[in-house]
Amino acid sequence: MLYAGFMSAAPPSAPTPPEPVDSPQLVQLGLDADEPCLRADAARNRARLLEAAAGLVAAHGADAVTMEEVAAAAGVGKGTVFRRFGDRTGLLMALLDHGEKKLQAAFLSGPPPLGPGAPPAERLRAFGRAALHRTVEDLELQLAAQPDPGRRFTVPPYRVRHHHVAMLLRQAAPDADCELLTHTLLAQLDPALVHHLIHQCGMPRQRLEDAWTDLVDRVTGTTA
Amino acid sequence: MLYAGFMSAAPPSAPTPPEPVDSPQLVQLGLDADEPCLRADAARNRARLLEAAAGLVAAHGADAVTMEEVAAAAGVGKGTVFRRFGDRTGLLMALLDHGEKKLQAAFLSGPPPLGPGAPPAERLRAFGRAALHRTVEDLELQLAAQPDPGRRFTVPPYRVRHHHVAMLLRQAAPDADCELLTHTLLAQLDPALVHHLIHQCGMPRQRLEDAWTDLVDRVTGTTA
DNA sequence: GACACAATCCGGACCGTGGTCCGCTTTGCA
DNA sequence: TGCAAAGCGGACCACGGTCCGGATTGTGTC
Repeated sequence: MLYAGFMSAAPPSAPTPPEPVDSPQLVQLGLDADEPCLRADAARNRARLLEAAAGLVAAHGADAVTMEEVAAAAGVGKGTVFRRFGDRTGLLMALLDHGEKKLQAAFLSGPPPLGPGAPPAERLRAFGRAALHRTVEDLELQLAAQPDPGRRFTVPPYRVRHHHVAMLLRQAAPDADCELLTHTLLAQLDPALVHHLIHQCGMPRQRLEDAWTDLVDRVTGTTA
Repeated sequence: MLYAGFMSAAPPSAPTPPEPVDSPQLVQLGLDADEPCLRADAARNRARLLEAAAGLVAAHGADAVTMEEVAAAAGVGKGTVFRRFGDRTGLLMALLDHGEKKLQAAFLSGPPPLGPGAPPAERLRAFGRAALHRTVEDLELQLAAQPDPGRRFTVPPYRVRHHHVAMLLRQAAPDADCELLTHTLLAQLDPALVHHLIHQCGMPRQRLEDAWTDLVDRVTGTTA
């Protein structure tokens, strides 16, 4: 089963490797195994780093954790962290990979209404609920892992979500500019917004879910 | 006439000054003159800094400009920059202040359909066009000025836009959760998204405008 | 198996930049 | 003219990110 992890195979890797294509659509989205035959020591260090990072984040909060601390806690040099994960965002995203994979599996090939089998508007509603749930469960980390504004929409997880929602939207609202409308829908699930609404405005999560449902209804013209 | 500049009176100012209230609604939104009786030297340095910053940004691009460079070009110490503008984002936002003020004036008290007098759905459509236009005209700076994810929704210009759109939406779509729906609409005008669509996906600006119009139609149930 | 060699990876010294701090100067008011 | 408040500025710090000489790994050869 193919997933879209947070990492590309090798972050600062060779400039345009041959890139063997299987399923063009999926490969283009960045869907690939996320540990492409690493050398033994590299793999070991990668694991150590993830473990150390997870521990530190759990202990002191995501944005109180320093790259140098992580390296030290893993018994590894600072350079190793950056070679493996590219940058701070990359490391944090790697920490979120598991959860994201699970969500992807659920809406790509899980049971309805999230997975295939239910009508598109229904799947859209389910997608919002699931994504929201996932976002809330480790909001803080998700916030800290946000890439700089220029790359928000280029990062694999976002592209996968976009691809999926756009597909559903094309069925549920054929006369709309689905490419664009999808960005708008996804904006309501943006970790930064969710954090703002819940932790700064004190909204209950249920209200966000209701708003999503309502938004889907309005946009597709359907009603649950 | 009252505006909501990018800066609060004094960024890292006293912890909760008395804050004299006039029009609670507006003050709460951060609407106030943006140069609150600065001392002579301070005002002079502020002006110098803005001028220097504008020059450097125009010359070398927004994100190639260093705070130290700006300070040097203004013939001023680094500390002065930060005291006056809080942080890098603050300085960049100050550079955008003029344009933002003009937009605010236009939709708060300008002629219809942007200003008061036109039906709400119409004003919404006009707002999108105007905001999009403004965003595009110095996208790069707008991108560089984006605050960190946690504050995107707390910054005065966003709050003013939100307040305005929410008000229109309450009239045009009374049965919706306007508070939330507004965030969703505004997301389509987000500089980061606009930049992505135009410069990375190569979409023409017209398409963004059309999408906004369509979105307003769907959300309010009206048609132009 | 032993060996040699190339590709890969390691790690910590190093750099640039955003942001802070505090002793000194300027300002404006009485 | 004196004096408090406001402002100034550059030394200083922390942290993200880079770089390159040296160590590890794995593979082809005998």
